[in-house]
Amino acid sequence: METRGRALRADAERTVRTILEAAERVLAADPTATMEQIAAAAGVARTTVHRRFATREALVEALATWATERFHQAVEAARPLTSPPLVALHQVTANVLQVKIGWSFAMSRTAPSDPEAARVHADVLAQCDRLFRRAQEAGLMSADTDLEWARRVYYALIHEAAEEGREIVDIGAVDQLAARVVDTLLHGVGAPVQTLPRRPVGGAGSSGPDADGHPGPR
Amino acid sequence: METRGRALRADAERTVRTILEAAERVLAADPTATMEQIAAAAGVARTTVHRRFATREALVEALATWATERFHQAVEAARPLTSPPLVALHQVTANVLQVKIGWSFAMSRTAPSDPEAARVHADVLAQCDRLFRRAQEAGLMSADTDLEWARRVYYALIHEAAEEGREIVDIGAVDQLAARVVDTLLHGVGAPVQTLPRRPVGGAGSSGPDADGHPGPR
DNA sequence: AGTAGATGCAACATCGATGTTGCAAGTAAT
DNA sequence: ATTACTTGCAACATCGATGTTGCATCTACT
Repeated sequence: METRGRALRADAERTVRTILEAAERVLAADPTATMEQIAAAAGVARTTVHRRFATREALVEALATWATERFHQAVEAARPLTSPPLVALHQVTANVLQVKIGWSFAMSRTAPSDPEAARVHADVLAQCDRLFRRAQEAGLMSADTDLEWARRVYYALIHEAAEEGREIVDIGAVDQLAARVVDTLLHGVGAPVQTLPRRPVGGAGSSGPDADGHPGPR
Repeated sequence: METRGRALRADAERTVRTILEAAERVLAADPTATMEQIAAAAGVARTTVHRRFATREALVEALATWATERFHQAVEAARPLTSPPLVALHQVTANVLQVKIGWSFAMSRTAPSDPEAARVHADVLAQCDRLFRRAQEAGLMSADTDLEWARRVYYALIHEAAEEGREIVDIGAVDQLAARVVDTLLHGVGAPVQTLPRRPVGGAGSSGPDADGHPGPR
């Protein structure tokens, strides 16, 4: 039931880390898991958890804050503001994936009531925006691309890739995932657009892909 | 505390629908919302909710089942097996979006312990797969596209679009969202690939986009 | 070695959510 | 109009999760 006494002893510090890691694992599997389960997973008594984190809420918040730091570092380490857009894109993606895979629960909680976390997320958002703008200037994205939508798609793809990477432990596979995310973000999963598709293959009299209009009736 | 007596009276039937709709609204906003809150939102007493749905779990399952039906209908109605791929893609997307926007919570619960719901989802998955195959044959997707990944991306994009469409009530906007999803799925948010990008714009000595290799170190 | 801190354990207190029951009053159906 | 179903209300029972306390034992730090 203490929140901030003073410096913790070495073993206590270790216990805190152990609890946080256990909490991540357990809560990722079941967000409604009980303190009891978390304590068990951490190999400590339930009372010890309460000693370190006054309330369940405090524990989750600590988890979120902890993950947010990693997240921020992951983005910063990619230097998305200075390296060439495509490189930065890949780098950021890989780094963030790494974090999201290991801290999926914590990352799923945009720490409410934590102004620091909010600041970080806003900051990252801004950096993402700037990166995309640079991507536009570099001709990677066309000038009329909706950056808001692009960002959402980007986030969604990262989330999806992280999900897929859940069961993967192999490092290096992360780079492959990142490559796929970036490629998909920029070019989708479709075939490259032929400028003049004269009679595709043959077969059912399908109406050829009409630019971008709405195809059928309702 | 009844599960299946026999035919309900007309007003009771209405009450059930009212409760389900209220549950959807409330639970979408807060998945941990209490029966009390749901009852309040439905404008009935808490005991009435319990009269119609024995347990909380039963209510959620009913919700999921209900939404699953809508979902299945939405997919079927698009005739994804017979209409030309691009048309089907748009149609399916629009229909599913419509459902996901209105039943986000229910749709987020792949009804566990409900074999029927599982069957539906598996069925939809299969149809999605077949549709993508046809898209490949039609040249919409290249032959070496990973259909598993394509499906995940597709689902993720729909999810994202539904999220964005949450605050939108306007029908017709759904078609625009669908168009954007399909376009993004196939072509991403990047600029169309120029076959020979001679010196993009100028500026920082950025290493030009190198095909698909991993850019940096690490 | 001595001390302050840390942990486990058992026991207790609280609280909110869930689920139940009985009854009076209202409403659909024949 | 009569009947059977439905609802609201109030009260009760249960249960699990959370949070607390005291004490004995153990461990890190000086």
